[in-house]
Amino acid sequence: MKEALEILKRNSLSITDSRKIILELFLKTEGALAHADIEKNTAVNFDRVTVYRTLQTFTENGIIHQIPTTDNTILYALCKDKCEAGHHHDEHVHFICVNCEKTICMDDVVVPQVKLPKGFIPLQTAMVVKGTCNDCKN
Amino acid sequence: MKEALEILKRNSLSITDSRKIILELFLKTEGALAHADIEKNTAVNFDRVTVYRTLQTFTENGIIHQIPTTDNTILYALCKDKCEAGHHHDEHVHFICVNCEKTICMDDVVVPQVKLPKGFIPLQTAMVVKGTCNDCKN
DNA sequence: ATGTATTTTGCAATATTGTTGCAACTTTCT
DNA sequence: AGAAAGTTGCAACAATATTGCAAAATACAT
Repeated sequence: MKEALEILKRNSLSITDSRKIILELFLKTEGALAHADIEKNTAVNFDRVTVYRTLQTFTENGIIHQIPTTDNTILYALCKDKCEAGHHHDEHVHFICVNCEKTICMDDVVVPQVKLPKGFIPLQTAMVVKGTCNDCKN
Repeated sequence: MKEALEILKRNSLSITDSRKIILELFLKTEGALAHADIEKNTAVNFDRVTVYRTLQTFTENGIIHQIPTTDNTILYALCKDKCEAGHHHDEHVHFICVNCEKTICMDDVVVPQVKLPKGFIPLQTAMVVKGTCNDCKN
């Protein structure tokens, strides 16, 4: 995969095996990935520390973003267009299927603005919808 | 506090010290609580296992609900009116202050409906806004 | 009010997840 | 090719979560 390389270069990150392979995993995965998924799904077994640090680096560089969950894990998913280092614009809706457990980034569904009480200044909004996905609806 | 007792009775739960005291903590706390907060803020020191199990019981009975975060913790907050066992209706916005780190349930801010792609059936929606709260805005 | 059945608690052991320092190794740059 | 900078993996540790089981507390029927 060439794309992984390009993304790393664009962010002036050193090209290393772990970064290439983990990034490729994200590129070929539709949904979001948890730390554990990454450890399981890479043929080469990287140290857990390496995975943590890689995810952190990717997050800091706006390559991936975090999705909050209620099960003591963090999900990570590729950022599209507009994310830059330190400034995420992942203002899209995340969908978690209660059946197949996949998490899908709905890049086309924009998080609506909400009107907050006086004095509250919003910076970033996350929206997670649980339900049944297109593949599991029957 | 009488309210704690009533809530436990209404849900036909055994009245125990831990349940009473933890529920009272929720009742007198404005924001949301993490597991760690509960262990710190109760005079009596309950075993962490007891706290886990109490939170689980409360969640299952619709007394509290979970708020997803991106820092590997789960926040818990009291449900208002309409929650029933196994069927939460906590469709309000949660606000996390980036300054004081408090999480506030905005019971009056309703989560807007979003239009999902064809085939996706929503069950529950969570919305978390990060920003600066009323107390920290200066 | 008392004894019994049921539920809940706390301890111990174990599993899982996340963090830090440091030496060895890779990558980058000249 | 060689020096400088950055990255990895190990080891140790810290924090968080889970399970089984015996002891204790609560609820219930009498």
